[in-house]
Amino acid sequence: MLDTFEGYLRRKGLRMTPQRELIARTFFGNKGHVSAEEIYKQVQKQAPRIGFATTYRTMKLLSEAGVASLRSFGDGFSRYEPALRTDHHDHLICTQCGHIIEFEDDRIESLQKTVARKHGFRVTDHKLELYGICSKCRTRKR
Amino acid sequence: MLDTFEGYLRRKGLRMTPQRELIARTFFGNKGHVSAEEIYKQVQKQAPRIGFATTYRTMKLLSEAGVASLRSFGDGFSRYEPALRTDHHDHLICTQCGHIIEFEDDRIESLQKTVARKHGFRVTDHKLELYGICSKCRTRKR
DNA sequence: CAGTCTAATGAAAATGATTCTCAATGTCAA
DNA sequence: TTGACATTGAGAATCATTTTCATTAGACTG
Ligand SMILES: [Mn+2]
Ligand SMILES: [Mn+2]
Ligand SMILES: [Zn+2]
Ligand SMILES: [Zn+2]
Repeated sequence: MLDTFEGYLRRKGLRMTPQRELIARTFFGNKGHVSAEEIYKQVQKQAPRIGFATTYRTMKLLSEAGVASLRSFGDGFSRYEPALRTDHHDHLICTQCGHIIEFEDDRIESLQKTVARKHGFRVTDHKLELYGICSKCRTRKR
Repeated sequence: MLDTFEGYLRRKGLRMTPQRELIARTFFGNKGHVSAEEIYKQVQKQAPRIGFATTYRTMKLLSEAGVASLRSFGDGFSRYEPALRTDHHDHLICTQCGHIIEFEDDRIESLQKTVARKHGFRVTDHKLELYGICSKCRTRKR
């Protein structure tokens, strides 16, 4: 993962700096769906000198390198999750507690392609988000 | 549609003002997927005194009243479309020309419910967007 | 009709996430 | 060593949207 990032940087004539490495390591230490600001705060604890501009820049680099996937849920933040390269998944989001469940459904995926083809589209990407209340929040309620 | 809006306002102890009526009429005169700024510009031509704050405020009211649906596609704008109340649909978006096709697929919808149930979720809302290249843009390319 | 109360308006300032600018610093190759 | 760039961090800038606030308009009361 880090190697992939380093390879991308080299290929682009960019350098793997201490700042970039720490930001990348911090990012990979998270489960996913992290905002640049969250990464920034975590990084701050280990290296208070690192600025948020560098954090934002590095998150973008990670995304360009293909090791981070950019997600935009409804809140005003851009979020990133480690891209395991092979796995695609969609999200079930609890609007009460924010808990996110990842899922993948091949039948939905293939129906999407069917629908797109029917309209003459070649799909390059898609976003499927289901919003609702998770079981935990529902039992807590009643 | 306008009546529904007026009813909502009355119920909330708010008034139907000339500004609100013009903004609402302008909004309903569009096909959909309009940003507040676009509405503002159209309204400007008929009533240059109306400010954008009022436009933004009214769009939010229309949304709260249930006659406008708020959509957030990837561009930095909040977009609204008339809510015909009965119709749900998803979107196919051309990343080249911005053309949007609306579609509905019952099989996808029901599979979504199945997936959610499997994870103990009660779904209240969902967002499905397919991004790709429309046929027109594809033929233009090669 | 006044008079009063409150919602509504519009101009301008504020917000907040993200990006940009720029001067200072680091790295590497010749 | 010396350029030539890439990198950094601080702060300014951006940009859609929201908030503030002084002023106006409407509805209601008497
Ligand atoms: Mn995920
Ligand atoms: Mn639509
Ligand atoms: Zn929950
Ligand atoms: Zn197109």
